Amino acid sequence: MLQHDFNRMRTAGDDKTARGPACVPRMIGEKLRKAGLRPTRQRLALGWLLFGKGDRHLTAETLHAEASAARMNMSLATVYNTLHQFTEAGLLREVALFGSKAWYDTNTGPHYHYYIEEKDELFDIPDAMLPQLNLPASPEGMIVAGVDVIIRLKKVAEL
Amino acid sequence: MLQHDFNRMRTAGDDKTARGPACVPRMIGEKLRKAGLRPTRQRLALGWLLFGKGDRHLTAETLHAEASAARMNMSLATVYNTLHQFTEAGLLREVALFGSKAWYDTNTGPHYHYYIEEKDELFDIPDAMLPQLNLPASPEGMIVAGVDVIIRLKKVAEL
DNA sequence: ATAGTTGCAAAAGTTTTGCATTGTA
DNA sequence: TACAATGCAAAACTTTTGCAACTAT
Repeated sequence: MLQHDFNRMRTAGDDKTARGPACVPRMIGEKLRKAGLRPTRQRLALGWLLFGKGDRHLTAETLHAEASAARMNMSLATVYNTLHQFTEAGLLREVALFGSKAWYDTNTGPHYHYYIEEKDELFDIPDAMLPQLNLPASPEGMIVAGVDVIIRLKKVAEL
Repeated sequence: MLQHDFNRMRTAGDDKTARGPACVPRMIGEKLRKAGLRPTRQRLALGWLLFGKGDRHLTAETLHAEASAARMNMSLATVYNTLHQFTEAGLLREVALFGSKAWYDTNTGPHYHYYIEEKDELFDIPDAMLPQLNLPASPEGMIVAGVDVIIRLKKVAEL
C-alpha cells in the first residue's frame, strides 16, 4: 500500500534499499545524509511524516500537530528549524501564499498550485491541467530564481 | 508633476475634481466614500500616502514608517486595519508572497509581479512583458477567484 | 442625541535566535 | 576529548481583537 510512495523516495542506484516498511527509516536517513543533513532523531521523525506518504502540503503548525499526535515530542521551534533546513537542502519547497503562515510542499519539481481560501487548503494542479506560462524576458542583470503560480478557487456561488 | 497620478484616481464623470494638488484630499475622500468607507482622518492620511504617488507596493510596516515620517500619528494596528478595509473595498490588492509579511499593491487590475528576494523588493511586471498564462479548467464546483503569479529574480551570479 | 463605526491597547499568533546540550569523529 | 551541530526556551516580530471614544446623521 505504501509501496507506491517508497518509489518516490528511491534514488538511482538505491534499489536494494526499497524492500518495505521496515526500510523507511533507513531510507529517510540516506535521503538526509545525501542532502548534507545529519540524520538526527527529530529529522528522521519529521522526514518520516513528510516523505513517507506521498506529496504533501503543510505548515509548521500542521506538521507539529502531526508529530504530537504521533507521540514525537518536539518543540514547534524545532519543526520550524527543520523545515528551513529541509528547504535549504532542496528537500522541500516553500510556497508563496497569502496570509501569515508559510506553506511547504514536498513536491520540489516545477508545478503550480490551487488554493481554496475557505478551507485553507493547498494542492498541486495536476500535470494534465498545467497552465501554459510564457515567461517575459528578465530585467537587465537578473535571472529567474523561481516562479510561483497560485490559482485561488472558491465555491460557485449559491443563488 | 503629480498630475499624471491624479488621472489614475479619477473615475468616469469625475473630471471637474482633477484640478491640482490642492484637490487631492477631497479626491481621496471621494474615493473612500465611493468605496463605502467613511473618510476619517487616518484613512485620508493613509489614502494620501497610498494613492497620491502612483503605483505602490508596500507592507504594513513600510506604510506605518512613512506615516510616522510624515508626522501622522497612528498606531500600527490602525495601519493594518485600514489596509484590510481598503482591500475589502477593492482599493488595494493583497499579493501572495513568501515569508511572514503581507504585501499590498495599489494596482488592483490584473497583472503579475517580480520579486527580488535579496532586496525584499516587489514590483509589477510591465504590461509589455506580461506572461501568457492559460488557465486550466477549474475543478468541479469551483471557480477561479484570482490568480497570483510571482517571478522571483536574483542577480546573475558573479564568477 | 444616538446608533453605528473607528482607532488603538492589549492579546494572540507566527517565526527566529542564543545557548546549554547532544552527538560525532 | 574536543569540537561542531542541534533542539528548544525565550525573545522578537507580525497580525487580530475588544472596547472606549468618536462621527455622521
